[in-house]
Amino acid sequence: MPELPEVESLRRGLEPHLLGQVIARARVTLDKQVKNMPARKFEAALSGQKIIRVGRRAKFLVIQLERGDLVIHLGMSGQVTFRDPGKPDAKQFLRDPYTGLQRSPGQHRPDKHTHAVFQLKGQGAFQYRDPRQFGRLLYFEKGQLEKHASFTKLGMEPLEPGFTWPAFSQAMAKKATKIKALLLSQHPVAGLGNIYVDEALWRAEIHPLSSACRIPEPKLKALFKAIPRVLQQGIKNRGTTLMDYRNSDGSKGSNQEKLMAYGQEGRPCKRCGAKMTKTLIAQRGTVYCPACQRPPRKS
DNA sequence: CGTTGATCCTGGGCGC
DNA sequence: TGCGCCCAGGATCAAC
Repeated sequence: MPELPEVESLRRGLEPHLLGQVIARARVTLDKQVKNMPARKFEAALSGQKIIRVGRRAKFLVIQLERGDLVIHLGMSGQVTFRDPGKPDAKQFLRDPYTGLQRSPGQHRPDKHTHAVFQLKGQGAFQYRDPRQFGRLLYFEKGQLEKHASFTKLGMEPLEPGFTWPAFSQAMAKKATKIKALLLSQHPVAGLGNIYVDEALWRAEIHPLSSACRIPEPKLKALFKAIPRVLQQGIKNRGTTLMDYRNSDGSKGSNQEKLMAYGQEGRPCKRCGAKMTKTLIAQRGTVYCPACQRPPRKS
């Protein structure tokens, strides 16, 4: 689902289209997707504002405007696409074989799942589409974003310099929670979701039920290295997949081949050959290798 | 404070 | 062919 690598790929794709542009008009067609004010107020606040920066914090896309920030969280199925009126629309949506999401092989006209359109003054528009409607649109006046609950609670950015071994190991030492649940919580580390947590734990050979503070140091260090690694790999492969879509004829993205845990249940572990297991941990489908990710002593 | 469970929602896949 | 059912899951909030 959209996790840090997907949002970062999206950010990189949008940036050249949006930077320096002015939002002529914002139109929301599913009001409840705007979470922190009435939809009409949201629309009014955005219009006429210039886009200063296209950023990201954890899984949030942060579009910095002159007087505030437009914040988009994709939830489970959110998509943001740029539409250029000078270019042809795609005829149909394709199903991503890996995420299950319907994606356009190119730009598309608004459909029944398109819940917001941000028309630019120059040319084109960016559109928010979200079949499951779990995503959120927010607007903050300058400086207010940092004070909002969903931001103050966020942990370290795993791809930023602040993600250091001392910071990581100390944070882990304070928590007795199951490592899987802890990494999904966005605190102390932000940006991971179900796919990349399973990938990182597989790589570090840690059982998802392990208590965070009881993970032996060598394995914890392996996890510290695995987190940025799986995320960087995801960013790299997401990019590849997005490019494939443009000329798509059903060809698969390379990211699917790189996944070691997620979706691999029943298949042999790519490290030791044992049969990968799927269970429910922290209300999430969890895949791991029962042989090289040994369960904790207790429980 | 920790942890669990319900909630929001749609489309895909399955059994019949 | 189509219906009903179940499942997928990010974040939040209520309840123990």
